[in-house]
Amino acid sequence: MDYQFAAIEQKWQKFWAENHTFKADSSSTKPKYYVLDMFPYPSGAGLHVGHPLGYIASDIFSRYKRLKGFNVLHPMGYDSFGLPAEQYAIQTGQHPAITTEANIATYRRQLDQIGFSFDWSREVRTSEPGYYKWTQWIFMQLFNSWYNLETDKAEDITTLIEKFNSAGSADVKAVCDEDVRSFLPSDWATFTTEEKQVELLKYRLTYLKESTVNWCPALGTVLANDEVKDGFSERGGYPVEQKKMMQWSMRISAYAERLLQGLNTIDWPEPVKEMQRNWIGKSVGASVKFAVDNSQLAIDETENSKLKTENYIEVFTTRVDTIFGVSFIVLAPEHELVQALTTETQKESIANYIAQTKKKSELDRMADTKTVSGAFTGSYVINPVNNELVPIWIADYVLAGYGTGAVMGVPSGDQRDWLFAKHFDLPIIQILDGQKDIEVEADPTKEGSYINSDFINNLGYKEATSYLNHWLEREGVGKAKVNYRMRDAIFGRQRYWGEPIPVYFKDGLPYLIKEEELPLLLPEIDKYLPTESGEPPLGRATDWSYEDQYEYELSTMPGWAGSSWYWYRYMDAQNNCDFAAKEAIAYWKDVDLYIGGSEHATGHLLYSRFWNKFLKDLGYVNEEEPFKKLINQGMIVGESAFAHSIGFNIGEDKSIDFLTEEWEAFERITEKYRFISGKFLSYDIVEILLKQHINPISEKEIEQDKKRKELFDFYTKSLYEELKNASLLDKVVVLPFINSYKIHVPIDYVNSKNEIDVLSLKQKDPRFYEAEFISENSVFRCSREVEKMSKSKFNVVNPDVLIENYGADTLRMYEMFLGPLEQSKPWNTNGIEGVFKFLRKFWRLFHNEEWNFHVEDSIPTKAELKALHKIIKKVQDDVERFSFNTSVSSFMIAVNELTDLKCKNRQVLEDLVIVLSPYAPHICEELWSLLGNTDLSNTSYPKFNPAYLEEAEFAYPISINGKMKMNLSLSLSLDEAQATETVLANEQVKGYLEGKTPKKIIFVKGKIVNIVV
RNA sequence: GCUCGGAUGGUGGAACUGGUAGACACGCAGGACUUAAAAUCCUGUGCCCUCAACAGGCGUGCGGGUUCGAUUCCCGCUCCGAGUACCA
Repeated sequence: MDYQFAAIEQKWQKFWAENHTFKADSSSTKPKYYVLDMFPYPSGAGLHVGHPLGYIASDIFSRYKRLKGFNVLHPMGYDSFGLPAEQYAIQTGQHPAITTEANIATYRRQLDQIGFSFDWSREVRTSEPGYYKWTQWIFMQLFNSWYNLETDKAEDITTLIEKFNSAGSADVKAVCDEDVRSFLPSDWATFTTEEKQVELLKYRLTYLKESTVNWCPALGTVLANDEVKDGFSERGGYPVEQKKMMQWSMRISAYAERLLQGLNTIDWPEPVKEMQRNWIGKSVGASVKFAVDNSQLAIDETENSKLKTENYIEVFTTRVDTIFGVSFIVLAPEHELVQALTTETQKESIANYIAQTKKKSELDRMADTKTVSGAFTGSYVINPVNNELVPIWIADYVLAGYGTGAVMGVPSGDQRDWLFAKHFDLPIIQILDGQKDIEVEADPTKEGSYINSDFINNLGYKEATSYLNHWLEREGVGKAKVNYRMRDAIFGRQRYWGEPIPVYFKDGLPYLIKEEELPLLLPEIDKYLPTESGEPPLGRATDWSYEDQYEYELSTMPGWAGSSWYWYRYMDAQNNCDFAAKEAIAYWKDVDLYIGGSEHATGHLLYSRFWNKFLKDLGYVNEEEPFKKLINQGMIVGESAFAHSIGFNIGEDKSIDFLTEEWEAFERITEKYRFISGKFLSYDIVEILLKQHINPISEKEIEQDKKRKELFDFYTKSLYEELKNASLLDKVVVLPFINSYKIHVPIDYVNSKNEIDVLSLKQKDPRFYEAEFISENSVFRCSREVEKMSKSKFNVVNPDVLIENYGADTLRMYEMFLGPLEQSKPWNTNGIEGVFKFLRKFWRLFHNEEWNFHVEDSIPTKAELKALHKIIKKVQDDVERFSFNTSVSSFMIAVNELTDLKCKNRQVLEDLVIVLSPYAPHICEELWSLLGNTDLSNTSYPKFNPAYLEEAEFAYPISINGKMKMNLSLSLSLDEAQATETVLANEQVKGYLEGKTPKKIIFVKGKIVNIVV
């Protein structure tokens, strides 16, 4: 029988499901291998051809590892909490759980028909109570933990309480809020329960913090940063304002250093690691306190309590060695001391400046990095190293959120400071003899020795830095300090479709519910909108309170909560007593291979590492890093198609006055022809119209311009007629440019030659019912552009159609054949025929002319064994380095070779089936069973024997001066002297040498002969 | 601006440690089979010169360098993509 892919694929998918072929065993003696895909959010649109790319790669890898004797865990699940389902619920009133369920069903159907070897018995869904119970449980562990800097790990909060009991706050070295209190053990004993809770909250790894959110009053909701564009909501365009709210935060900053160091131990793509490094943003430097000079300042006794107790400005610098070059201090306009530091005379200019910066949107502030702006407060600090007075300025180039929100200005060494100093005429002090041209720009060099720097004069960079750090610390005015850019992560969302936070409030303080009360179920509500008073949707739930009296936390967890630990749940997905059993975690340990998109580089992948480290600190898991190896699959982008329409511009002759009716006619015609709607031009015409040569030189260009002129005249004919009828012809000029407009055309109506099936399009797409399509010959062309696949761009390719036409095995191989896994590429089906033909050819190897199954039990020939072992080696090399596209080509070569050899040998073909089976599992299972075998998935990968590839001779390329001229077959047993002798004796070689004597002969055994003359 | 990728025929791509550039596939052209079409099979296919063959020249974004030999290594640039953004 011919290759009946549909029947074969259904048969084996059913077989795998019924026999639980891919169920992973958590107590095997085989070595484990954990292959994980980033689980999808089940969107309503279903899978498009881009989604399975990574899944196919990981599936090939899993199946290959299984053949290589590993116990493979390869699970799949759904990240099923999320915004789109909630948005849909708001629009339709449909409960998100119902749409989510339906979407998951579609995903599952689509995934199943591609033939993945997932162990579905371990499926997880983050929105299932049985799953989010454990997400809530982890939240509780975080709430009950603090970060001890002495042990450098998280500990149970009870160890902190013990320290408070025995020694007060003095001994505690913790990552905590800035406003923690200092107290003695005796004080702690007198604290009320509430006071104790308030204090402990400042240490907990998840805690309440006042944060600003994007509040949109019109939508009555909080928006994420990417839902806000230029101060307006992306949806609807309503104004968005900054609102302060108490929000749950995660003290991820406690793990900054470990998250940074851990990157050196994992095999991840360098760009992802680099992004995480930047995100963490470690800088090593010093913090320095500059005492405020009070003599200039009339301190208001009532207002400036902070300035009274801490009479200094603290700055962070990475170049403490330049401290003698400080000629000003700059505070962020939002700095808390700005008001107190402003002298009477400067009040107005400071107020103006702050008002001005507030007006500037975030975007302006980022884009506008060239203009220097700032204002002088009128007061001064004293530089601790030389007691000189230094003016205090404010400027918006200093960010309130980084470091201390204050910098020391060293114009000779920092270009931004230099620009600031030049602009406001502040001194530029040279501090290193190595600095050059500091009148032209700053020179940040560290070379040379210090000058103008008192006690560090003549020292070099390293000595000076270390000396100053010690000096500052001894004087009590500063110390060496490491600063991180990474901020604590906000953990609350004012949304419905997420995990409820297992917290209730008593007297305004948060308390955890009891562990045995988990899961805290998501309550039913009438509408998925905020309450009238602006509370999150959970505020609508009725009869929803803790012990019938305490209000629950109303925000839910963010999207990343459920995905920050899911790989552990797969290890033991059905467990009701633990998030996963200790034994399962001990066996599976960590993820050996993780495949997913690079868009999760700093979100999911950073939070997951954080939670993993935390769980390890508490002893629940064993590995410091969760994902040993990471691969980013490239995006498959779509090729959008566009139909073009055009328009013309008319210019008026300014010297002539129009009559009123002429004006009206002019405006009417202008409007009509500016964009000719409903008329589309084939792209080949548009192309000619758009290309005009300013200075046509070549004959070709002149010819093109002539053609363009003809077309232009033709299409402006009716325009001229209308102008003539309105007697406007002499008073206006038709500009020789055309306006080009384009509109997305669904790619289903476009063939590979970019021709649009106009008839079908006009019938099926309402946007084109009335449209007119103009082309020179009966073909209408569109233009193409590569864009992200999305419904709105009409460029989505659904795998269902391809599977129907070619089968899953072809789809799997074709997606791999497209190119390297990590590269992003546009989707087109141009080559899919070739892959399908290959599978048919492969099928035919096992069949005779009449399509009857036929193999022979003969002794394989040398050539057959060579072809086989070449592919055995190639595939194992390729798969181990994730180069899946190259093995597809090699399979084609192997099948071509064996076809040419008329190979019908059972032994050879059997091994070939095993080697191909990770790529095209259905056809291989079928042939495997036709060969009389069972259990292909648990057989072994054939052993490579290099002996079959050994050759006695090699056709050496002979090059002269590095240029390849000819091939010469030589025995591989020849040594250099023998080989060169034979080569030089060859008549053809002599011909190339033209009697010249070779200067030198390069001979590389098995590679090349190069003759230098 | 900074960081990280990338650039090879008409197209997707191959060449793994510096050793025959363009494997494999698509497309295209020609041919066989067929009343015809589809399907299938065969042949050719980087560009240029040449009627053609032989031979030759040019060719991996551009300009240089190292080397017997460079798509591969080094220096300088152009363009495209991604990330990031005044980080003190």
